[in-house]
Amino acid sequence: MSARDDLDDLCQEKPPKDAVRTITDLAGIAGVSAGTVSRALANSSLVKARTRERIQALAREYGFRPNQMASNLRRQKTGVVGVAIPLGHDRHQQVSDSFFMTLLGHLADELTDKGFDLMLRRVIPDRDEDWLDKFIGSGMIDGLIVIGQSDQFERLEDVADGYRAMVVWGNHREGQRHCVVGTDNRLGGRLAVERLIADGAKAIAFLGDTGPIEFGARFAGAQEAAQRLGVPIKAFPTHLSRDVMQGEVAKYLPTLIKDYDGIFAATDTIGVACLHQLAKMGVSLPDQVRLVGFDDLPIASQTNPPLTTIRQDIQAGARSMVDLLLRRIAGQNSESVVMPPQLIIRGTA
Amino acid sequence: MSARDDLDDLCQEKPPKDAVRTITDLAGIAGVSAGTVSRALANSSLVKARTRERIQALAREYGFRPNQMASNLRRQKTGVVGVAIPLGHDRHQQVSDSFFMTLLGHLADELTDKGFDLMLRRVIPDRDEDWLDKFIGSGMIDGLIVIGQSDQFERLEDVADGYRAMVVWGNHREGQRHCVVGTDNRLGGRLAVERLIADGAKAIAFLGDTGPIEFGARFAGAQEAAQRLGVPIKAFPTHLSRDVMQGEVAKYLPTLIKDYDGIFAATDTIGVACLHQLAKMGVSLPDQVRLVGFDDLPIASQTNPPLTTIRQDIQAGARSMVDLLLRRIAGQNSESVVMPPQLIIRGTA
DNA sequence: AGACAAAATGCAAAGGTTTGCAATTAAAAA
DNA sequence: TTTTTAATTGCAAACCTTTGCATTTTGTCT
Repeated sequence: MSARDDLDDLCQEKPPKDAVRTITDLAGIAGVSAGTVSRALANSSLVKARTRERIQALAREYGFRPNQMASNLRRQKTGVVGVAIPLGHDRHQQVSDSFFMTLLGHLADELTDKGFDLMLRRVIPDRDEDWLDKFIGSGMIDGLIVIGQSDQFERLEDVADGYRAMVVWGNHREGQRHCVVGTDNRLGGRLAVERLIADGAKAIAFLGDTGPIEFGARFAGAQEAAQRLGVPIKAFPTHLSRDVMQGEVAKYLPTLIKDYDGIFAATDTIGVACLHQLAKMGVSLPDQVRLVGFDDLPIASQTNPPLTTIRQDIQAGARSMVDLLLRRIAGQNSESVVMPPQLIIRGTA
Repeated sequence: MSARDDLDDLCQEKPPKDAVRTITDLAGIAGVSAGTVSRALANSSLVKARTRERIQALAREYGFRPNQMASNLRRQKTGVVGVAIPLGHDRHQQVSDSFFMTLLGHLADELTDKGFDLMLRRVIPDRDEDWLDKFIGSGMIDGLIVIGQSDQFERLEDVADGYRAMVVWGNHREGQRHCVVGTDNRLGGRLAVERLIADGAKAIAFLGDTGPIEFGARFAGAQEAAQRLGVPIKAFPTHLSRDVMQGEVAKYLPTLIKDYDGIFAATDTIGVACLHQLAKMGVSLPDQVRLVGFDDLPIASQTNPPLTTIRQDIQAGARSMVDLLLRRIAGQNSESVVMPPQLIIRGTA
């Protein structure tokens, strides 16, 4: 190659604007091979520091970024974690908006920290039996977080053996096969009822849907404590969709308070709805009726009177889920995590 | 090929379990070419109905699903829409949790309906200048929805010409280049203040951060109306992070109510915080002080008294955003949509 | 039965990156 | 300078589907 050619080369290196779409294009401009560019952009120590910087500078200059899909295909990874939120029957949420939002926020932060992206999917199991396999088999995610077991315990169990990279927020049951992170709901239920009774309740109403496993466990714990202490307890099915819930609460409470003087709300959102309804009815708390919620959502401390509740440490939960999941993605195993609930005494019991 | 071979073939077709990972594997089993399998699984009418069904049945039997990443690479599409939520300085949210959650839910539903997945990213512009280019250039998304302009108006404008498949939730400014869907915040602000004044307010306090464009416009509209009607108005910077907000409200109100008898809260969440603080202070609404919020979040109708507010139709907004985005992904152009706000009179003004 | 059109299938070339291995260059040792 | 070793770089295969075009099969009409 003559000096003239060299010169030509130098001159011809006019940036053809954004015509540099592939790693090979950039390699041409930089005068190296595609492999070297790939390594340089990955900051591999295999390529000499000076060339590396030169290539990275060129990439910046041309606004070049390697095609993710090709990269994904080659590496057989996506750097994406799926987050599925199963909405039960009729789209009545299984986890309350607030709770979900808080958890999702923490999950997003944790995942971002670890360099993962988050793909969100709302699924309606009743309408699409195959949701889990579809999501997993989509090939778009390296791992899956499921928020809330809803009524999908069996399906989750079925899949757990074949697909390791899955962590579920929910309730832990002895000997279950899918990895779960959550609060000891049963214990939480017990704490709630013990508090209600300690505060003078003689008969307890549980407001919540006992179908979803988490809520079922809360009720089970509540029953256990009530029975042990010789206090009657009864469940009043209450859904989480705000409109529905309000109607149900408005329907139950007027007659309910004649027979029950202690209310255990399966969720703070339900608890708040009760609070409003009771205020409307002119019932005073905690004298006439005692009320305990569950979750310790931010709103619990803002009501008037502030809501006594059972606290779940959502941030710690999110962190655990991500840790466990990443470990599983890396091929290691990981056990479930059950976090202790905590009774937060405020103004309603 | 002899009859014996045929027989052998038939017998050898023992499912090697899940050893069928590629379309070619399945093609081998089905005795057709890879191309045919690809078309069959895509339900292409190019392949005979009978073979199509046979292949689909085999796919089900072996639990085979074509590799998405390869598919994406080949088709140069992902079927994924990015949703970015810019968190302003210090992670104080720019859009309130509730609002965001509602919008996100509707977006997820709409996108799912149209066959798209949703990739969620929280970004902190102050910490990462390059967030927009990164997300767009990631090659993982076909289009981008940005929730809230935050203080990123210029960056959005810069990018809008080069990247068409982007729709932003926020405020519309005359002649802007990026496609936006949102409420006429200025008009909303005007309506709020007009109502406050009509209800007897003599001096108006705006509680909210005027930095984010949407809020700035609300304040601008409020100012305009106040000025026109000869009523003084002043802004009190209030953030959206719940803890911070509560502190600020608690700090402002005691002195504030000496000089102001009308409060325009930039957000229902702020409005609710005011409501609680006022209740705590024993101030009665709407006699001593009038209060108008913004958004008409579900909680607005649940407070006591229920909150008078300016309604944004979030579901319609979500639908518009998705429609516009899909049109843009398809290469067509689409104009911004500005929705009219609606005054909802309840108990606080 | 033959000619022709239509339907169904096969072939092979992208699509863009990563990475093991081989080849080259630079540095160190002799 | 010549060898030997280490540091860089290049080559080409592999990742798996999709799709335009060519080829074969099937069906229809004289």
